[in-house]
Amino acid sequence: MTTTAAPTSLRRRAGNGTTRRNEADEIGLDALVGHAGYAVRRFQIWIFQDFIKTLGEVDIRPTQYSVLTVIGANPGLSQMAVAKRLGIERARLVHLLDSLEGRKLVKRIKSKSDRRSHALHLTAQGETALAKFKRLAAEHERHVEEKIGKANRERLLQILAGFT
Amino acid sequence: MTTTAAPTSLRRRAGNGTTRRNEADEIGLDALVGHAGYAVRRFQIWIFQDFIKTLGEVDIRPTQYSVLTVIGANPGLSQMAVAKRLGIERARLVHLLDSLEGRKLVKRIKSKSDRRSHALHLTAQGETALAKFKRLAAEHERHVEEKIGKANRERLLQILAGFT
DNA sequence: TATTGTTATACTCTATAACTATA
DNA sequence: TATAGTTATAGAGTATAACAATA
Repeated sequence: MTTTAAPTSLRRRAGNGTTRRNEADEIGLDALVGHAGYAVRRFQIWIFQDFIKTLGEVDIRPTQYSVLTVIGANPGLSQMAVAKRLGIERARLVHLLDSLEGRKLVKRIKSKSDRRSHALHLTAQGETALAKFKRLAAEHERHVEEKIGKANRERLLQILAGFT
Repeated sequence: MTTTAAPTSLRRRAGNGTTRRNEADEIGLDALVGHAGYAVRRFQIWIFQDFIKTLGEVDIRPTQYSVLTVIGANPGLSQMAVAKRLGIERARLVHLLDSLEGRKLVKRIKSKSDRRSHALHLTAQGETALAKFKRLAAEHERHVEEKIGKANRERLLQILAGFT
């Protein structure tokens, strides 16, 4: 039943419903060990923390980086198009762009052909900044390699290629 | 610079800063394609959505499942121990346990040896319920297999084994 | 002094709904 | 009527700080 739980022999029953453990006593995860979702979640947390730390000097978070990268590679996209491509709610993208526009990295240009929509572009400053962000992101990616190994990282990207 | 952007030949310039695209026109991700974090994040979202849907009939979310599983495998643990093991803030675990206790799945038993702490146990009802949750979670895991392939899922678990 | 559980606050992210101005 | 952008709200999840009881 509790196949990965610490052996009972390592526990000292306190006699009052509390199970005391010594430091060498591992806490078992049981069924969690076989779940891809649990491992993926823990890995994702590690990756984001390293990304945030590595790009901390420029104050750019993963989602902001993804927005800047997509705009940089596809200038003129509408907010809807960016939101759909990245799986971000359009309501949330509004605030993300407010922040990036306030930092003079992105500009919204009103479209004349469809006056409801905005064409998104990087500013000149945004282009320069993104180049730096990409260098730092590459550094972060090397941290991932160090953590799980170069071959494993590449295998991971292959396995998950369908989710981009 | 924008190596994965759609070729310019596929774009129709609108002449006002807007770039129109036809339906076959793919939006490039550029640097994002090489980032493990982006793929892992998208995969994790897919996995959690399937988990929440598959365990929707019993109204159990991934974090709740992980808490129940660890308590089931290690009865008598303190809240601090569970929080540390799963990487959850102890302040957040309070609310999670309030909810699970309200549903009669978990009970907090006051420790007599250390009157600050609570020993956590599943109720009889909690044991029965967890068995069902595990069957549904296994079903979810089969969905993951169908999505990325049996061999890839196992490779993934091996690569990420260190993050549990 | 330090720790356990608790309460509270703030910020991020997700999920909606509704509003406006256009189409 | 439908869509793009916006505003607002509510619920998770994360990150802190502070407090009472206890060690």
